[in-house]
Amino acid sequence: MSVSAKAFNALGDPTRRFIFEKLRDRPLAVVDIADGLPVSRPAVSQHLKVLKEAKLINLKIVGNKNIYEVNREGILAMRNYLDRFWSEALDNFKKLAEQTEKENKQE
Amino acid sequence: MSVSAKAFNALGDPTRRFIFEKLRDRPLAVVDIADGLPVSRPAVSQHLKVLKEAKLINLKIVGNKNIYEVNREGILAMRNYLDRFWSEALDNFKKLAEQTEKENKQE
DNA sequence: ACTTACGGTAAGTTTATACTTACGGATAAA
DNA sequence: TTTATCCGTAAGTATAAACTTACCGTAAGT
Repeated sequence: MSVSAKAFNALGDPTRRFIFEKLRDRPLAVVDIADGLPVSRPAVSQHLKVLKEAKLINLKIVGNKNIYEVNREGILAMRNYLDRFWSEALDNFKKLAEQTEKENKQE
Repeated sequence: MSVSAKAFNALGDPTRRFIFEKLRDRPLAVVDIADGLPVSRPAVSQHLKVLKEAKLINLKIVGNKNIYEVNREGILAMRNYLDRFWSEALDNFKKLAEQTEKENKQE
């Protein structure tokens, strides 16, 4: 599974998007991330694992605290996927247009 | 629910990503999209509905055929979300750094 | 040393969602 | 004007994934 696929999957869940956006403001320890969320702390841990494997966040262990912060890598992977997707779609669109034009002249 | 949230949710599913990428090559009717996929045609219809509501594809009805094609709007919504996300994360990072510096001088 | 705070993982439950079959309406072909 | 093709929706099922409680190890305070 590619990084971008993992990232899309990770951000597909609203709770994970919420956590991700919380970390946009500042790096936070797990308890602080869980604070205010309507789910248990272990649930948050599981979400963090998914976000981390998608390279959307990374971990810094400081003493007994696990500090998570946003990671650009996953963001870039998605961005690149989208940019490439659209440029390829445009290319294909042009090719199809040319082909259709040829077929029309033949008739 | 915002367009970008819907789009992330839509591309979170591997079958929908597959369909989306199939439509990148060319616009296709529903039967042609379903052809080769390991799921039933109604399942494909349901996926198409989700992708359509996320503005990732749109529909052109031609006779009795429903032709789906990629739509840039959903793609742009995600791209904008990611770009803004990262620039805001950078801003916050700078502010935090300045604040930390001040606190260090005070001590 | 003891106690408290932090947080990951395991195991099981619940809920969401992806899927199926069955159906019906609309257009196109015979 | 039948008959076939196309495809959306409804209803129910099956599966995935989000969640819970319980537990344990580690680090930090007392």
